Amino acid sequence: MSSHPPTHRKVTLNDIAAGCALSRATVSLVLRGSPLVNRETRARVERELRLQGYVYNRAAANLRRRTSTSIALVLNDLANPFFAEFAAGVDEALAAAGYVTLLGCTGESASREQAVLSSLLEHGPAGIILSPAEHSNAQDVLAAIGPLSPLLLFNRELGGVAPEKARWDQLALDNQRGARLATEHLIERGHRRIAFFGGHYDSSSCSQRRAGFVESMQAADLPVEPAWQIECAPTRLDAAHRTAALFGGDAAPTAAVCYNDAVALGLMLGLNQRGLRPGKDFALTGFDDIAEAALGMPPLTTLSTAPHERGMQAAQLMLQRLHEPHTPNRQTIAPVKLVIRASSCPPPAF
Amino acid sequence: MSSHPPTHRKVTLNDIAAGCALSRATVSLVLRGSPLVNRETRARVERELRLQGYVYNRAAANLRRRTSTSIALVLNDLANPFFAEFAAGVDEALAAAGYVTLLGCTGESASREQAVLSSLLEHGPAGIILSPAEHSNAQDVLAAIGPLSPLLLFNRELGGVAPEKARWDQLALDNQRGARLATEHLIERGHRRIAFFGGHYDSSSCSQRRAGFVESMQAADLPVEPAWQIECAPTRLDAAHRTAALFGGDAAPTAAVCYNDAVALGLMLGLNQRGLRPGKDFALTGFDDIAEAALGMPPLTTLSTAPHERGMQAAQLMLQRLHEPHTPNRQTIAPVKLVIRASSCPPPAF
DNA sequence: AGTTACATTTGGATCGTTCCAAATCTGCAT
DNA sequence: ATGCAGATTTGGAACGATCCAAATGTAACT
Repeated sequence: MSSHPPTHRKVTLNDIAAGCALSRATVSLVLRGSPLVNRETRARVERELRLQGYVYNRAAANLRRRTSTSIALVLNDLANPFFAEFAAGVDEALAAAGYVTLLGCTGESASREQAVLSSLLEHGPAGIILSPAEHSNAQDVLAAIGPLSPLLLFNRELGGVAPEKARWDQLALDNQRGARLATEHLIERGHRRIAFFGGHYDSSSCSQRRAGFVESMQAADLPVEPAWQIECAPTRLDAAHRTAALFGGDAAPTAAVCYNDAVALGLMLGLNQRGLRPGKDFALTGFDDIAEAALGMPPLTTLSTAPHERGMQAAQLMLQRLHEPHTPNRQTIAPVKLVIRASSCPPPAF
Repeated sequence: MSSHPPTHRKVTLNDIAAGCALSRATVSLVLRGSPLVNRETRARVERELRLQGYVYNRAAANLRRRTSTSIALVLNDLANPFFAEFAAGVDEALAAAGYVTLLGCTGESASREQAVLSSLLEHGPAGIILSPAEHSNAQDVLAAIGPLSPLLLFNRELGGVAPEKARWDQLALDNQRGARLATEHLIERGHRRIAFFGGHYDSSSCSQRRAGFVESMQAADLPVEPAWQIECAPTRLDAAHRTAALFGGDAAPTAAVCYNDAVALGLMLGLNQRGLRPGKDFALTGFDDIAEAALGMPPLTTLSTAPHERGMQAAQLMLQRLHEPHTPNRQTIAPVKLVIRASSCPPPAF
């Protein structure tokens, strides 16, 4: 009775149909759980499916139905724990909704971003979640993805297009407010000479954070020293190297608002090398609350962004967009939370 | 002349063919760069492709050709920087070969692993790269993926099947040799009382590392104290909590070979809390060489595994397997390199 | 002009699924 | 018997590409 799978070929609906003496159409109905099909027939088919080890060919189904069950996730830097956790969150939420994640990494290169996008597009994702590479611009991205696929931008802006003309959704962190919280916290601790340390000038997240910093300083009638706004790559290593720049002039700052945690940890290292004890002689704050922030020495005061939850949120936003393709574009700003730890001490002379 | 794309529907080969007064078949030849087609015709078609904004439908092509251009990457923990960098390496190498990465995260849950695998399989990947969840077993995995898809196991073994019956390739780190290198290094520095700290007993990578440790200790006629083999979860936090276990008896160890960097960094934290200075009063080594190892205080002596390169290697192995489906299974062991930094000091009394 | 060789193009079947309208089978009231 | 409604099942045409054998066009050689 049992029709063994004799060949090494993939088993298809036809094989199942033949095995049950039924038509393809009926078997297809069973697969989709249609109430039309008779109880006994369904049982018979399900048995046969198991027996032959059938696996559904979603590509074929999607072709016929003109649908898609995948979503492209394109990231500028997966090695960064922040994005890795974000990706895990995206994948978790997408999987729960029956979608599959098409991964693409751009390594901060706009040209690779182009290549990655067009390669992924050929696989027909239902939508695209993109954290743009550093110098990627809107026109190229839009040209690459065409007018059809919904796009959700995460974390960074995409230059070159007026916001009201943008045909994408956006999920951003509340960078400005976060930097304000950190700055106000340091001011409250008694600091008056505060630097803003790290990040690239032209990055949107960096300029937003700097704006928040400036805002709080001015609100407190404190001077914003241009010499204490230090640019560096958002990595530990570069931050450590640039530490000296803070201590060039006569008066040095007693605290720094750092662009992100990586930079803050690098700055700690640089301070140690100069004989300054972070959290005792010098106060600093980070941004992101990556895993090692809590375990640093001293533990780092920072802004929690909950990257895993951001990922799930991004996935949800995309799923909503797929559900309602014609609602106007949405700009979502995710709140951040100040987490106070030992690195934000009062100034030494205080 | 120029036939605008009037509708919002996806443009297909037929649209292009119609636009050039040619047949589908010819256009298809152009797409695949066939030398059969006339220069002028090709130019005409390419113009039309650009004009109408055609994007290739790889799913349809793959259906007909019975091929696949995607590879599933299933990871137990993407939030772990080691795996994140690995994933970035896999994606980079796959993209270079024209493949696309289907991502799946299992979060160390065997049941989610099952679900993820079967969901990904429906998208018909050409192969699967899997870093198994902790208690995943071979039978379930094989049942989920069927007899067709090539499987490459990374980093962990899959219990429940004799190695010679395994129908998968494998890429593993040289855990045993790595632990030997670390242990010998500490012995050479003058340590005699050395602990093995962290990891789960039933994890294959942990038992391999412990075996290397024991081997070196015995080769040097040093005692392997059962009380100094401490089990803990491979996280900083749990490692910090378990620190006390090292100092229970009369004599305490002067050094520890740690399961991995996360554990070593946690142990440093625990030592500090007990007033011991790691790298001065107590020596330790890690495993993985994650980014923060070099920047710890003190910098951590560890074994470099180059996760990004492992990822590229895994991708290459998979591509080779696809190219030669019938060669016997391959077991690849990736070398690790001892990176000596300040954490592996001589014993204090030495 | 007729044959051959070569370069180029093409119709129609096919991959594995879903859709749709129509076919078949029941039971039951007429 | 006949008709009819409801429940089940089904053939054949899609979806967007590729494959193959055959058709067509062109030039060259007897």
